Amino acid sequence: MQERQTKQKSIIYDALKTLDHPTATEVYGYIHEFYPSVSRATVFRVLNGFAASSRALELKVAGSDVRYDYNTHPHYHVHCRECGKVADIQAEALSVIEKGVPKEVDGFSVERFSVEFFGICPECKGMKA
Amino acid sequence: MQERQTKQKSIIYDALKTLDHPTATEVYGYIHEFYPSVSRATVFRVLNGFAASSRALELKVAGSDVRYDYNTHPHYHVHCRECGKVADIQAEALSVIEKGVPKEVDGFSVERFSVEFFGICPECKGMKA
DNA sequence: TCCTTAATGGGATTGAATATCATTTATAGT
DNA sequence: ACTATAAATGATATTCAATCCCATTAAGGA
Repeated sequence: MQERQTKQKSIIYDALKTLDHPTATEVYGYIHEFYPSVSRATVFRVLNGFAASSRALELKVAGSDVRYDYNTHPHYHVHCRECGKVADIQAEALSVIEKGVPKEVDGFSVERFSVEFFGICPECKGMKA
Repeated sequence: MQERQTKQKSIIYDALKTLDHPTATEVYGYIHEFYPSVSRATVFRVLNGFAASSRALELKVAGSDVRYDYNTHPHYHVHCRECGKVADIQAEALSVIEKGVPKEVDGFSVERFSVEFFGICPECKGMKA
């Protein structure tokens, strides 16, 4: 038998669409209000599963916890260096990069790359005052 | 008074040069053999400090723990998707990217970007057999 | 050598993420 | 519909990197 559709999965997927690049903990906090019976473990498991099956992207960066993005279309992200918040960013396709990269390095097989942008978000910018 | 030079710092820096893109825990494990009195907290603190003062790079990625690189010259990395190991990679300067990227997005100020490569290392490739 | 204070040791603590496992429940087959 | 099977869940315990706390140590300027 293959993967099953469960209420929890759709609850979590809805939360993922509602929230803005949330962490697993943020998703849990959000749905816990409405569905207290959904366990933390399930949230982590399901989000992991979404990422594994490409139903969501896993954004793993610097200091901040892993974040999830239901938008699996190719796009880029800016990460706030203060609070870890993430926003989408429009940039030209970066296929340019592939050209300069060897397929094999020191025995390593290079399969893919990722580009992440960093900066500071409006809220944290305000904090500085 | 400014920063002080301590024995711990030079021990940790030496370990950093000896080991290959180690995590803080790997550094601790390594020096603990020879200098059991150096505490875990110090290793984390000092490596953090190195990164903050640009004496080392902090490599933060996917699943794997934060790794440190004493080589602060501009270069890129391949991360093994299985074990998290890191190797240096030579690629052309990617200044190309900057052109396509806005300085301001949704109130975010974009300050910098990073490019990371992923693949599989020789050891993990062997495992598959 | 003395003083100031940055830095350390080490034990306690945090918190995301994972493991375990008995129980629940989605779904394929009848 | 009904049942059997195993995927998925809930609850709790556990792991482990990373941080915190604070009394003690020691770097380095005077």
